[in-house]
Amino acid sequence: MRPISHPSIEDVTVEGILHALSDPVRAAIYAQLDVAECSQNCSNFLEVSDRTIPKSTLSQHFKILREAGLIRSERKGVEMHNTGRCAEIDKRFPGLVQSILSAYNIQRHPTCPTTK
Amino acid sequence: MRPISHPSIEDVTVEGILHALSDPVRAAIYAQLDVAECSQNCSNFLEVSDRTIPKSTLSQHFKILREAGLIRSERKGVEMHNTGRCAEIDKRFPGLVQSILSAYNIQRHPTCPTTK
DNA sequence: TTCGATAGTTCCGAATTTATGAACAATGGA
DNA sequence: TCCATTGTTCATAAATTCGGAACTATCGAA
Repeated sequence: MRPISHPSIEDVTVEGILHALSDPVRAAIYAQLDVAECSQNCSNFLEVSDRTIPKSTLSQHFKILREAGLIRSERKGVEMHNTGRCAEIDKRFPGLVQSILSAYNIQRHPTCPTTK
Repeated sequence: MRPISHPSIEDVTVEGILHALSDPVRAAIYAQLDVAECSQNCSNFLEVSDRTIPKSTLSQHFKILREAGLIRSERKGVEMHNTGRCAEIDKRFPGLVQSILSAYNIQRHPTCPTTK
């Protein structure tokens, strides 16, 4: 099983972010991560917006979010802990993710550093 | 040949816009349309960012931009005239397209109604 | 240790989407 | 009527996505 890796922030691209968030399931996952105060494991998302997502599919979704640079995943024991790379991304592309979440009608958590 | 149609503004979705603009060629096309003062025909885009795009592919790209609600295409004689649906989109999803273009490092034309 | 349970990943075949050359359609001008 | 120009549609190959089944990693209990 290959080790998890994350792109460095300068390798994050606009097209990668847009592609990752153009899927409603991934957008919902990202939103919930970004909205939440603390990291969450993948299994929290087996049910997303009234749909049951098979775990292999879920794993792919997390991979795409990770490779787009939107989230960071760390193994903690048997689980993965996922967190949004909120501040980094906002520094690289100011306002981008914020406006996407607003368009999706999602409120970030007040503690998120880029929440206005 | 089926007639061209455009989604009404309330049928435009965030995922559609993100998907359409997550392709760098389409983003470049849309940007140039949005940046330009006046409408442009498709053949202006056979060369985009140093790549030659086959015209069947180009036609598909325009179709996707059109169906996402980002542009409007009208036949004028033998050509199509394409314009950005700039103001409408910005009213529906304030700031969204603007922040995407900024992230891509593109300046809109000063006459574009949503340019700040 | 060894076993089992839990959480995710990987593999692979089916389904969907995308790319592009070739044929076609629509329009205007000679 | 014929031809040139612009763009669409069709057909097929290539790439991507979905999801079940098998696999891996880790922890805790016996």
